[in-house]
Amino acid sequence: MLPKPFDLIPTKAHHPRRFDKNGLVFRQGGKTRGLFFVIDGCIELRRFTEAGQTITIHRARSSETFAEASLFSQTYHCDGIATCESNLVELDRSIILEKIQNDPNFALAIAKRFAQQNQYYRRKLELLAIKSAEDRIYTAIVDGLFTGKIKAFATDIGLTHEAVYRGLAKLVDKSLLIKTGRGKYAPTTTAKNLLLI
Amino acid sequence: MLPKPFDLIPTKAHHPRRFDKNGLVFRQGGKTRGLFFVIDGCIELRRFTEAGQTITIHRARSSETFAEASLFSQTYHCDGIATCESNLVELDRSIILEKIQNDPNFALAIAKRFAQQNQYYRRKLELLAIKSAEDRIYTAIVDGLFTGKIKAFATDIGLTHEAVYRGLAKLVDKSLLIKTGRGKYAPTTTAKNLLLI
DNA sequence: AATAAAATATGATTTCAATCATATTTGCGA
DNA sequence: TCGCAAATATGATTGAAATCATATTTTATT
Repeated sequence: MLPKPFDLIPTKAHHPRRFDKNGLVFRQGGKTRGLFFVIDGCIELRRFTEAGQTITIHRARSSETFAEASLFSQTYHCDGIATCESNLVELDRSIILEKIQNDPNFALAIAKRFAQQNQYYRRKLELLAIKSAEDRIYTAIVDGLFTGKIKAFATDIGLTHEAVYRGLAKLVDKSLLIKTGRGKYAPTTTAKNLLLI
Repeated sequence: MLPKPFDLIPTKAHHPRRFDKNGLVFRQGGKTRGLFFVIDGCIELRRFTEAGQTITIHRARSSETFAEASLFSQTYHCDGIATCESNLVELDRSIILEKIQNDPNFALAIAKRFAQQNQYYRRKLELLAIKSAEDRIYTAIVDGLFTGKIKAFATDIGLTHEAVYRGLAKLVDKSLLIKTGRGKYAPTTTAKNLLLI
């Protein structure tokens, strides 16, 4: 259930936590107890700046972990707030830190997880740097980011669903994509040849 | 010179590498030898998809590391290409993997680095999700991302420099920022009070 | 000190995605 | 299976950032 390597953490270090909408998971400045896995729900991490503004620095959703960096800090650097009813698993900081130091396999596995997350985020940043909706949609599809529904896909790549529907239609026009069904699109092999001209 | 914890890697595992423009650092499918630190230059990571398209999945620049995830893979999953003359340090994969397993401090430190990088990328993704140029600029400044020149800042936050100049001017108009000099801006404390109204 | 190059800044215009609107299809629960 | 909600899809309009242009100031170079 928990993603690797957190499945290796003994059950005594798992703490199920339930939060109502607007529930406070942790507070900026509060002593760090651990990182979290989202079973379901949505958590916003918000930081208060010296000048007094609130900025959202991350949104965690189902099956994601958050507050990993709190492992290496005495206090949380932001507020964690449930924006809807949420079920989390809290994972003990001290036990994870201990395992990183004393369990070589765990150390490798957690480094692997973090490194791959990094890779994913860098890829996403590169994608969002593409200004043109059409190019962004095409790159995202080619990169395998279009799996579920179009609306979710649209949000994921930072466009409105209308823009994505239109972009998809244009890409089909240009035969870079083929429509394999309602709401289903795939890159054509034609695309390959076009690029070689 | 190398960022923590790579400064702990013995010098025999550092390999200085110089690449001309368009030089191939590594090839997709090639056996992984290590990760890289960019002393100076610019490296693009490009992946070739089954359908034959090339997509850029990351751009690494001076004082950044790249290909960390290759530590946990037998082969590189993308091409690494120098887009300008570049000086790198290659860090031996096997020695890093060995240290993660046998040096608890190193294991902790590399997990810390990766976790904090993740935090930074998530923050950046959240920033780029802000559509309005004005809001994005303001949030970025409040988040401490505006340090150097405006042009670099503009690129960093995914806007043209013109849009940033205009946004800054508007934010000054609204007294959310004060212009402390040519090309210098800072959040006002007035901003705090405005938010409380 | 003179000149060139880069950064800052703002104006005019264009472009393209957001927004608003609406129709159709699909899937789901009563 | 009927009805309703959500997803897909496209049209019309708006708005905001990109683009193109140009002036000024600063910094770097000779």
